[in-house]
Amino acid sequence: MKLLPERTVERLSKYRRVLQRELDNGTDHIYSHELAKLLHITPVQVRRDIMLIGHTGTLRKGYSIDNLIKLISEIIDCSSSVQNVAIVGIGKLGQALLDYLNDSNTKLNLSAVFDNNPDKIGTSYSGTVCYSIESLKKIVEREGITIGILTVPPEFAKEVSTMMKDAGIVGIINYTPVSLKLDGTFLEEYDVITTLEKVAYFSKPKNAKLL
Amino acid sequence: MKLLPERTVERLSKYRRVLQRELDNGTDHIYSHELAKLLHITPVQVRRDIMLIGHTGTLRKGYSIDNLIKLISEIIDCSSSVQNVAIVGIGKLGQALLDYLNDSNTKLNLSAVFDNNPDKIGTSYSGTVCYSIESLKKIVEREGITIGILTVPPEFAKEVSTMMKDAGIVGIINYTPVSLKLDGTFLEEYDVITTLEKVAYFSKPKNAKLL
DNA sequence: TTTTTAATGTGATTTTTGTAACAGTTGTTA
DNA sequence: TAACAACTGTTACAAAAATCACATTAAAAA
Repeated sequence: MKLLPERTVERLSKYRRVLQRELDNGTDHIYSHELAKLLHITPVQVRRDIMLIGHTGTLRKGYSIDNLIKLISEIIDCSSSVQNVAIVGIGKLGQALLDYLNDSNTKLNLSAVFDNNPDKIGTSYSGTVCYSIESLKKIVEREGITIGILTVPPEFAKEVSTMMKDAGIVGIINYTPVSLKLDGTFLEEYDVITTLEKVAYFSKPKNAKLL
Repeated sequence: MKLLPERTVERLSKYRRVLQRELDNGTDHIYSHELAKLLHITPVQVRRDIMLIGHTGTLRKGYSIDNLIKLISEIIDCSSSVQNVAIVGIGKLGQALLDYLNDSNTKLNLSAVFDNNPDKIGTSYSGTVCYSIESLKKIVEREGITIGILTVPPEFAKEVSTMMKDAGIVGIINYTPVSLKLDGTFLEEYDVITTLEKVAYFSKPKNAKLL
């Protein structure tokens, strides 16, 4: 299958979650306009996304929820090979994200957390043991970790991100305010302050986007 | 001035931060390619953003850092009227974001945090006192809060977001996994799991974006 | 002084993303 | 059975964002 657009992949993740809830409620089919309503987007966008992943619905019946979930899971998690995740830097944000992961029913598996604080190393965080950053490469290789969540203090961001790459991690979410660049890895940056300042800008009456 | 593109506003926030660091280091002018390098983007993009905000550099000298910071601040924070921020739901994520805010030198002012846990109400979190969600409207009006960070458990997301809007908040960052829709407010959604699953997708060898 | 170099500013183009329009089809109703 | 309504799938279009290409100009070098 052709590479999917980023926004489509993001929506697939959300589709799956609400679809799972529908399935748990006993629904077995859903119309594009129903799914759209749950995510506050347009039915066309839903149909297009579903088209892109090669699923096809039944006219007048909608989409089979079960099949859709299976297909999305195949695409995102690639059920054949589980992807393992590590959180690097288990401060407040790291711990918060850890809980988000544990509460979600994502198929991604959190395998380890890392920190350089001796008090933290060896401790268990929501059931996952914390290792020293020194042992990053060893554990990443042993556990087959491919994805890393970077939540260290900014001054360590660059160094640690390089260590993560060298350890074999291929996808990194960078929550530090430091802009990074790592060839050969998929790097997603999320900047808390930037987001807040953007909202501040667009919240001002003169910048409000009218609908 | 014309309404700025979202991505430009995001970059302005980042420009300001790195520019402030340069200024603190004693630099007074900067070239587009230098600024670009700090953020790992292209010089053209920097120049276009700067053009959009109506600043003009000096040929062969670059941009005046001081002027640029002042202009960006005028645009984002609108120095005439300080914007006040509240965090609604002071669990782990709320506390983590609170620390991010306190560590940053954003001009936005965190005025209050809210929760419905009696043990938390009245307590101070990193210097900011926690109020009951019951008193949201009262405090928002008293403090002139316009921006809210929503970090409550998912089951309360919809209800609390409506309360925030009714209280007069015009910009909301929704960190819950629940998709919201609020007319008349600028709503920015951030879904932790979606981000992670997106990274998982693009980290798989067959989906890697080659450069 | 003339040439070259290095930078800004911006129209034109491309890429990505979202939306509109509608053809096709299946079930329902008259 | 004929007309209609409802829903999918897709092509064509529009909007947003990024990039390219290059005109312009100030300083440096020859």
